[in-house]
Amino acid sequence: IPKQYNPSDTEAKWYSYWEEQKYFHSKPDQRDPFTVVIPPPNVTGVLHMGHMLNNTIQDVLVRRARMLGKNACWVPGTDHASIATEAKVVQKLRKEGIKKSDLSREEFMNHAWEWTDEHGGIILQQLKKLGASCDWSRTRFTLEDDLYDAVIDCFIDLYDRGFIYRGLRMVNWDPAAQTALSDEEVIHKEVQSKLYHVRYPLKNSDEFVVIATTRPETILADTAVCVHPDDERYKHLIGKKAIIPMVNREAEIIADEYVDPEFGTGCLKITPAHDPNDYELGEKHNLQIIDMLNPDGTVSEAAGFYTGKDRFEARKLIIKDLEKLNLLVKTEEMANKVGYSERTDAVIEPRLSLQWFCKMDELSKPALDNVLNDEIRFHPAKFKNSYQHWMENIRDWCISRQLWWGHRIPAWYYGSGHDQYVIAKTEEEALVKAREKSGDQKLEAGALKQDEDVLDTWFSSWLWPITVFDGFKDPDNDDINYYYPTQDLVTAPEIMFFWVARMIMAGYAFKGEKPFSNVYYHGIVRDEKRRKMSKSLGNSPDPIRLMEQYGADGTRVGMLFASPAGNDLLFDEALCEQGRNFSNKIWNAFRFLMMNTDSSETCRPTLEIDPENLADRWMLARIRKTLDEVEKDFENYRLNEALKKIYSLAWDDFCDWYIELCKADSPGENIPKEKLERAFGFFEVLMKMLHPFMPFITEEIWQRIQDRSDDEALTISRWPDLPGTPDTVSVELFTKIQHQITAVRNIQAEMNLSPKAELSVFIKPKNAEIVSDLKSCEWIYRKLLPVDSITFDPDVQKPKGAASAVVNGNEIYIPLEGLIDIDKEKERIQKEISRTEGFLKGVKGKLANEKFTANAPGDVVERERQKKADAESNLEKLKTLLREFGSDSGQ
RNA sequence: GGGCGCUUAGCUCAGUUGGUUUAGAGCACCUGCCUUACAAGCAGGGGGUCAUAGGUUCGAAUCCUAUAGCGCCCACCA
Repeated sequence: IPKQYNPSDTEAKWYSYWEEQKYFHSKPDQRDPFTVVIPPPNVTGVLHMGHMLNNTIQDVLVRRARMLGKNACWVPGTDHASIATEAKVVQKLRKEGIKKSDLSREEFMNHAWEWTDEHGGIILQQLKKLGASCDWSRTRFTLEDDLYDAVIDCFIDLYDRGFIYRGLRMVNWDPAAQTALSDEEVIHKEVQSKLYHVRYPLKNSDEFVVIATTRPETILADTAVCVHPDDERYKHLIGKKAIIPMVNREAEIIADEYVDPEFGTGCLKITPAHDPNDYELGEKHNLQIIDMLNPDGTVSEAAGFYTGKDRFEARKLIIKDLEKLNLLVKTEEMANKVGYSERTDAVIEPRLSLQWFCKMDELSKPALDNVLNDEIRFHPAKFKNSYQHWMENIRDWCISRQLWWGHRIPAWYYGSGHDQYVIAKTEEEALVKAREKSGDQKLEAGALKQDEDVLDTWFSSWLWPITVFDGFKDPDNDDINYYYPTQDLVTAPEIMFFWVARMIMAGYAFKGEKPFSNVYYHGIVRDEKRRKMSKSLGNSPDPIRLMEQYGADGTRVGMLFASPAGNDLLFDEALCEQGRNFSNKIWNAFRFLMMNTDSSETCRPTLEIDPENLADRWMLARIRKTLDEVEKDFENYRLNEALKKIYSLAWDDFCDWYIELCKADSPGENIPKEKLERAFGFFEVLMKMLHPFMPFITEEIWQRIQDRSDDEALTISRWPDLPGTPDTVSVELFTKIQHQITAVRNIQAEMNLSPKAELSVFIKPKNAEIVSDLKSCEWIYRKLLPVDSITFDPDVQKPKGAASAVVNGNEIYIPLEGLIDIDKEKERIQKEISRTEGFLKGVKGKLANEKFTANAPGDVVERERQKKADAESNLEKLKTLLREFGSDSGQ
């Protein structure tokens, strides 16, 4: 067995074993299901640190559930990621000199599928490296045929129920991708911009009004000027005409309370086609609408100037021209919020266009209620607040996108009129419906034109928990009935609105039931400087490299250590190093036990402890207690706490104390078989407890401890169940002994004694009852300290020239005649005296407070009295020690 | 502009319904050790007036209020 654990020797081996044995396969049976659907990564994406954290957490939950005897089913898959993937394909084609606009829809789709086939699924292979225990036979893709159909069925169903409509609305337009976006896809950023004050002359007058604007190019599409009706400065102008600069169009000066007289000049220009507020005002006041932008963000002919120039170029030009015309009054700096496209980072332009929308008011109601009443629980619960706020202010969802890669909207037009369309799954159906709607029985198939747009990518992923079980294709199948609703959803808060909220809406809309019971929100992975890890910053380590360097187990542990629910993870490679070191620690504990194993005999790990052996009783109690605590941590989704407790149990308790006490009396000698079997018994429990967190190394060790048949793999073993309560008496006694041993080691270190120097140790217990307990544990002291002789005696006198300590009221003397540094020893004791005095002062103060003794619960007061008595007794002993030293040194 | 959250050791964070030693862990740091598993280790150690100011309480890191700083989410003020 090598001295260092080498993950690359084991990880691939065990993953393929698990797969071959179909341990992760699930089918409905009598057991309780534990279902998790993966947040589907982009089909052409590569694994990043966010995926690592997300999937590690899911795997821990799923593996633990599997070990608890649940029918664990983790469904993997990928998302076609409409706009993101299309952007990648467009970019790739551009590099090859092909423009999207030169391709037909079919040609483009062929390229996109080619790209998907080439890159798709890489990320799923990478998840296997991480150890993700998904049921791969259930892998789905949002754009595969069945799911495509489901999305269309869903659209038609919602349309029939009146939730989907088509309308001319002001939408967020991404000029780079040339598509509409939903509100959620727009990111508002504060930027430093300029506020231009522009003079608008009045018709037949020398007067003028000054208007402040941040987007002067839109002046070209102005169709009115607006002031507040009560604004004394402008009251007399209402109803008059202003002349729009450059274009010299007449525009009426209207009044509306929307205008804030305090802002700018209190005089607002109205551009109904390019601002949502202006659009509303335009509707209200019946204003003309002039659309001056092309889909690509360049100025259209309708503007009359700068045609073909980009809007930002036009902005510069118009400022120059206004200056020339002496119409630019001044330019102010101001902080302004500008919307950017989440995908392309292009500045969003509000644009009037005909789009498909999904009504949200009714769908959102059960989705809100059932989160507020904890039917669906959020972890941590604080995210309920922002969820509620969003749900209560939700607006209709723009679901159409001017893209090709996605689910094409099943609307068929038989004429150019706004309502000359039908909704149908196929052209044949559409034809029937169109003939009916139009009354024209002679309508031919060729006359129908399908809508060119596709659906928002989230319009397919909001159905994910349903479609992965074919809940649309076959609404009453065994899978959907058994696995739905799912148990846990693990995701990042950033997609709460995009995805989580909408899945909940879809769950109630199509299944009449929640899609999952718990949502665990983990944080964002950031670097040491708190910057979000991203490809563009280049601050994200390659997960594959991490796993190769530290092992998948080490990497998993490192990430989980630092990521409490809802908090961001400040990633540092040192965390993975710690995880790797822990792997190695476990490996060496295993190695040590194996080195003591006599290969000629079979070793049978057991949990039948030796009742005479305090170490056994203590270790068993520690495991029991940790199991209880870990269970609570899992209930509260405190995975990092659970891991830390198991880590400490394995490293501190088992390795540093229990194993040390197992060691044979002299080198070269083997540990007695019975003792070894108990150590292995405990060790096996530890492997089980660690398995959800570190699946590979634990399986490797598990399989090496004994020969296991295929149905005995750790992955499918039962989580440890040790009924009974922890033996607190043993824990208490053992802890006392630990403190005493630490005190002796402290003396060794402070006195600069050689670690091998043999000691005579005198222990003076504070009361006689404990003597026999301690005496029976003499072997523990001898095992852990270089002891020549040890005496337990409540009446022992401190030997001359001895170093001493007081722990829990028990005194320890170590004669060190000639070796002892008297000043140092006095200093040590004096320090301890000061500490105790300080403590005593606090306790005394509390007890002197009559209100405390009168009002505090009896047990609290009693505890304080006990503390006081103990501290006083310790103090007395310490002072005596110091006095004795005084006389010693005087000799 | 609205909402939520955070501020505890040099760094990253625990501290779960206020009351077991004058607050814990990991990393980092200091000292001594290649001790019959592990130097990716062992043993020992130093380090915090729990952001600030008030308040509630017998008792506050923990509850309340204000202040400062930081972060996140939401929002159509030109």
